[in-house]
Amino acid sequence: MVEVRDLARHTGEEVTVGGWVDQLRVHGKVAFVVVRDGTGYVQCVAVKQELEEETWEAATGLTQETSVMVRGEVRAEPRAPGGYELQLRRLQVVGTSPEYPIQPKEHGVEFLLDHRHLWLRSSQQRAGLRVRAEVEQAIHDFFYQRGFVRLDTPILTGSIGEHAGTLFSTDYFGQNAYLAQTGQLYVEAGCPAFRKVYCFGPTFRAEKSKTRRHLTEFWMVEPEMAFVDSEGNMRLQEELVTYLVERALERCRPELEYLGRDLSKLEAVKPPFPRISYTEAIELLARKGSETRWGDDIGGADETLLSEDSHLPLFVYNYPKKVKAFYMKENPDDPRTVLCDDLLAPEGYGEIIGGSQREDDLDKLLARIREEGLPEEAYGWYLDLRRYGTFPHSGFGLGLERTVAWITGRKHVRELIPFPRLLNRLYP
RNA sequence: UCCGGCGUAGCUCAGCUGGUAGAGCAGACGGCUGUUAACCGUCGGGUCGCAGGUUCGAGUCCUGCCGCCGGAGCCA
Repeated sequence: MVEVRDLARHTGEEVTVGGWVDQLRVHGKVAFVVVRDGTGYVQCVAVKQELEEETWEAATGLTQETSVMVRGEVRAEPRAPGGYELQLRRLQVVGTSPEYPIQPKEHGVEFLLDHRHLWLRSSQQRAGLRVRAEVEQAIHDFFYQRGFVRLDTPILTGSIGEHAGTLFSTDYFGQNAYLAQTGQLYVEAGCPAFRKVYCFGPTFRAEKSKTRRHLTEFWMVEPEMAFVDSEGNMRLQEELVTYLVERALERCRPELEYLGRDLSKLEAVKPPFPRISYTEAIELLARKGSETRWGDDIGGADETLLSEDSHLPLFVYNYPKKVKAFYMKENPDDPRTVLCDDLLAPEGYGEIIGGSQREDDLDKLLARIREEGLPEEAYGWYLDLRRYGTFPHSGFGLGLERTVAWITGRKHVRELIPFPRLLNRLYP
């Protein structure tokens, strides 16, 4: 059996292809069966007078998504999509498919999500998920090339995280356990062992958000580096995002073109990315007519206002302490703020990275935990990292689905994860 | 939780100031030797989201509920 992507190399040979019927067009005494095998599409031509009656009947009775093994000669044919076609000799139906629900036409979102297990087979979904897989591989390659050690962090955790109100809880042999919102606190523990580490896996947020940028389960890559400050942190973010875009352009160009992505906007993504401080951002927003004042968090509409002037991602750094997480390091030049950054994707895709230098002073960290009313006992081991050889360190989290939504130009993050978990959706 | 929008055939939708249900696609059958979401013909297919109310009469108007979508808050 051969794969459709290799058909050109088998021109003139008789081969077998296994796949699923994408489309059937019958014209009396000739029929066209388009088969998808997961690597591509091939048009099979069935001519009545060349086939046994049984084969002709089977071919013209095929329905959408029937699985088949087709055998025939590979021919170069300019009229065929892809330039090659199969002159059908033999056909074996492997599994029938009566009344396949998804048609080659527009469908509503709810219907498609109800049929996500089948929707995966369609071309746009295949293209988007292929880009996701490439970006995931690129993430591992990027960190591996730079000497980072991958440190897998737990998904089941005690009550530790950023915001207790948005944790999913479950029973753990009589104790409360929570699904991890972040692996960050754990990768911090990995730094003294390996200096530069990262984790990459699913994270869970029980936020009741119903927007195109939110999932309750999403994938995040979180590097953490010892002896790196906020400035070095932003430089690595810039390099990573640039690399991910380059890899997608290099290895997923057909997919991006199929999705109608404006590639010139991606090709323009080169460092350095523009940077403004939170305070400058507030001033700029005021000039653009926003009501947001110093001390407020920057919302979605404001992010779009800030990023509209450039096709490059934009860093906004050093936010007020009170709108950011407890573990971020106080800015020595302005103690009202912390050494952190958000990276806003262009074209309204919003925040794709949140990063910071971490508070390495035990007393300051303890004070922040108490200020926020967090359960001090749960952070005992985390505080140990400041008791035993504390060190300056920084890291960030990049949201995979938001990043891939931006790179592919898809509107909603739910299409860039195979089985999205949304506010009201746990199936399929 | 709040604000806005939408629920009619398997799917996508039309259905006017209330008068008793329609199209395309999908399915079944027939026709056609080069189609590209082929085309042409025939047929089957409905608790108009649910429950009340107004009315001689409700898919259409009113109330409540349910579901979905987008946004806010929160975040990646």
